[in-house]
Amino acid sequence: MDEYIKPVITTQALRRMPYYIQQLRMLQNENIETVSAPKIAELLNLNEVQVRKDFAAVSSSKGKPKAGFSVTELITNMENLLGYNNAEEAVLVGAGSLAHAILTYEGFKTYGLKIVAAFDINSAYIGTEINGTKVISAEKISDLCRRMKVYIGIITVPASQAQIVCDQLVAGGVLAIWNFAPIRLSVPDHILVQNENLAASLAVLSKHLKEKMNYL
Amino acid sequence: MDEYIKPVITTQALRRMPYYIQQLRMLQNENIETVSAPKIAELLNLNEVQVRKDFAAVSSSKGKPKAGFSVTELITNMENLLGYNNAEEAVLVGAGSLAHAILTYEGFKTYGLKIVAAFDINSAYIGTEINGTKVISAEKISDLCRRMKVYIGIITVPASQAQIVCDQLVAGGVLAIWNFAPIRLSVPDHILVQNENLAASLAVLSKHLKEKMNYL
DNA sequence: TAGATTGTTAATCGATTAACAATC
DNA sequence: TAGATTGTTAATCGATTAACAATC
Repeated sequence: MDEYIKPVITTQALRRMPYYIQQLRMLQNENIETVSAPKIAELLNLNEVQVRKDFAAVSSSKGKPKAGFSVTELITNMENLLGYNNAEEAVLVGAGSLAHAILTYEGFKTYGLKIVAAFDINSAYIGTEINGTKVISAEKISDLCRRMKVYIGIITVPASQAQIVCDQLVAGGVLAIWNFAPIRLSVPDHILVQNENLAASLAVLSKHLKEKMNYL
Repeated sequence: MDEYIKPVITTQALRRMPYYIQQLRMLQNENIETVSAPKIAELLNLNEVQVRKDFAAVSSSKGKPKAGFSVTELITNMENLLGYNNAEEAVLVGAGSLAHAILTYEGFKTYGLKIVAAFDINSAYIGTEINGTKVISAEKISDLCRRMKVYIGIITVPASQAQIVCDQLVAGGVLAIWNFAPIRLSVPDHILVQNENLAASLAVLSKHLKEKMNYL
């Protein structure tokens, strides 16, 4: 008997999912019921085989030759995969301007992320609220994460503080860290770190630009 | 006669450069003059061959067996490569909270980026200043970019506005776009788009977390 | 039936890692 | 000299793209 082999969803495929969801929702609003991989590929400037493989990996039913895939089914499958429907709780450390931007951004709710507390060491911030989220003393990071069973930590402190904060989050039982500080964190093997390094992106941008300028 | 072949610096190597610079500066502050690739690899949790290749690709002189590379020379080489010393001018479109965070972040100056103007369509913002940067009517995007010879555009508007803004920037002669909106932009071939999509990163984060939770 | 589209295997590409000789 | 480290070639890995038969 052939066993059902769950298709592997690669990291890069996962990163494309939010784009698919967004595009599929637009089609859904136009009351379009089915869509083909080549059509989505064209709309998002992606390769059609890539889209087909991504859809095959997440779709609960097969695509139909000539017709394509069910729009609503794809949306449901992808949203379930990413947990858009049952939000995961997270804490944020560092109440600076980037934290403000993150806490003010309503989009995270639809992406399945609920920030339940913010921490800072600056006593001027402690006790205040940012868009409805309380700012708490950073001393309480480990304790609060453990008590509230929070498994996601967001780091928006300066580079010099990031490793300290990271250690506190890990001590509190956090399993996944979203790191906006421009350093590479040391963590135990079982902890996932997702780096969001603006300096890295900027490096790619300015190098490419420099090369282009040479032709002008 | 052998011709000198400029080593190719890959995109991923480029993204590691800011981490190297940061680490090397720390060593410089401790008055350490030379450093080996394995040492840097250990400090940054990277593979030692990878670091050696990255250093070989950017260093103006060869590393010395047993000793390693000159710290100050590596810093100079990398900073020149990324243009940290002669800042490139950029404009930012969308004066929301993310724009605030970007404009308030002093780090960009050291990364070689100088934001000379911000645009918005909301007349309540127009004429105000954010951390010393004037907010201008979005109607003037193309015109101002062309007159000021600005080649980098930063997009922080909502998804629904991003393509429109992108077209205006391209019309104004912008060659590189840093896109914070969660959509894939359509641009001519010669324009570079660097996407900074929080939803994509979050997708990776929550999927991995979900898998980990299954073992608890 | 003809043709658009799927699903899948093979080829290619880019990046990382392993292996090892050369050198100070 | 011995050993740490470099530089480089080969192997591996992950992801993308090309090719093509199967299907509605």
